[in-house]
Amino acid sequence: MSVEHTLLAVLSYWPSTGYDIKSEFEHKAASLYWGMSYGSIYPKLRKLEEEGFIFTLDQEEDGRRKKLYELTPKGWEELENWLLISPAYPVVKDELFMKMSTWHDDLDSTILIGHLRKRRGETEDILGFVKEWPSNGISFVSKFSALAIRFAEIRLEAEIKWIDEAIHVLQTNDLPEGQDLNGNVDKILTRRRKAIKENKEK
Amino acid sequence: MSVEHTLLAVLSYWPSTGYDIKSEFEHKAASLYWGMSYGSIYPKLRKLEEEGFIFTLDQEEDGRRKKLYELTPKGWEELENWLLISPAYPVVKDELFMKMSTWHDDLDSTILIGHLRKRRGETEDILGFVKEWPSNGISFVSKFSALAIRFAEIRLEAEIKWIDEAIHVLQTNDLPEGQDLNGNVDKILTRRRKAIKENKEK
DNA sequence: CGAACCATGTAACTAGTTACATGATTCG
DNA sequence: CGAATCATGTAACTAGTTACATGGTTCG
Repeated sequence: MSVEHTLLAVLSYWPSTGYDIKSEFEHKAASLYWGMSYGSIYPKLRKLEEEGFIFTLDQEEDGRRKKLYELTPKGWEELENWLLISPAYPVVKDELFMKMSTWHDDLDSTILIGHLRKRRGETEDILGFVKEWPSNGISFVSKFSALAIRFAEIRLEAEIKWIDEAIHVLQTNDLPEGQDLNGNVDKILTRRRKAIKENKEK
Repeated sequence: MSVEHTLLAVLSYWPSTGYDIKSEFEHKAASLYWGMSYGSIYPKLRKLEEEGFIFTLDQEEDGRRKKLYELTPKGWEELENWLLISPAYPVVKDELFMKMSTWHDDLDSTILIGHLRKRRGETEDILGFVKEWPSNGISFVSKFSALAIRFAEIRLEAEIKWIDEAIHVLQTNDLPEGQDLNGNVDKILTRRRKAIKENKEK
């Protein structure tokens, strides 16, 4: 897996401690990178050191011991070989998508609208951060990063546009037509109602 | 985790076997749902049955034994309680984003363009499938599903638009400005070149 | 009649999280 | 002076994949 490569990538920006890496991911995890816990960062850093991809620059700064990790020549090489191979297709795990697909007319659609509104807020927050990012006066953003961030921006904006559209069609009950060749919508409602009735009788 | 809930969700459409569930996810995994292997489906189904959320309808069809699973009243209840709680913010793991953010001028940008082109092709394929989906003459698509699928469509279209833009700016070397307050771009290239030089001398 | 598909399942492994332990420093 | 932050680390657990074993059926 490429968690190791992600660590090498972060270390390529500048030598960092395990703690730094975690913080770096904390705010960037915003729909772009993925998070990592200490429980996987520290053991992985040690493993990468044992294998000769990184080495430690022990530091005693204000009495605070810290282990800065830096890439070895072998580490640079490994990182760049990874950069050259074609990236895997992204994995998206979106519960909202799953829940919406499973929704039916016996459920209160205002709940679903609530989910959408909450998502809109979260997405808006991240979008705000992403828009500031390349000119926030603190972060390092290379021109390539800036291009990648632009992608995040476009994606988030598209999401907000869709959410607004979705809330609107749910409120006006103007949902798109689906495809129901076997009368599944009815079958589902029947199966559900029967199961619930059984439950009540019990 | 909500893998269990995802299984309940799929079973709510119609009673299915473990094999059916896997196939269902195979083609829908297209950037919308997430995949699952037999190694996690079968043990999970058994667990759900033990806990009383689903039950088996044993079938002997053409000498082929199969175990159809169906939701119990408790299963319907559990599913719907899950539908009502606010969905977690989606997790996206996109290596392309990571690789682009780590790119620098000592690497051949035509490789990165290659990555983008490949991604464009894959996304285009999925988009083709997604567009057909609600009217392909086979799939069951409720009106709520149709709305969710519309989201996938918008997202994929936005991605393609961005890829074209990105390829263009890379080819014309017209990348957006970043933010480099500490001369990091230079520092990175210096660290890298030094490491590579060390390696050659060895 | 063999390849592809339908169908179920497990053992060994890989990956990762959660929660805790520890201890120093900084800041309101 | 206590809370927040900096900093490292581990043990127990949860989740999930890969690869294999098994055996029947359908279709070219």
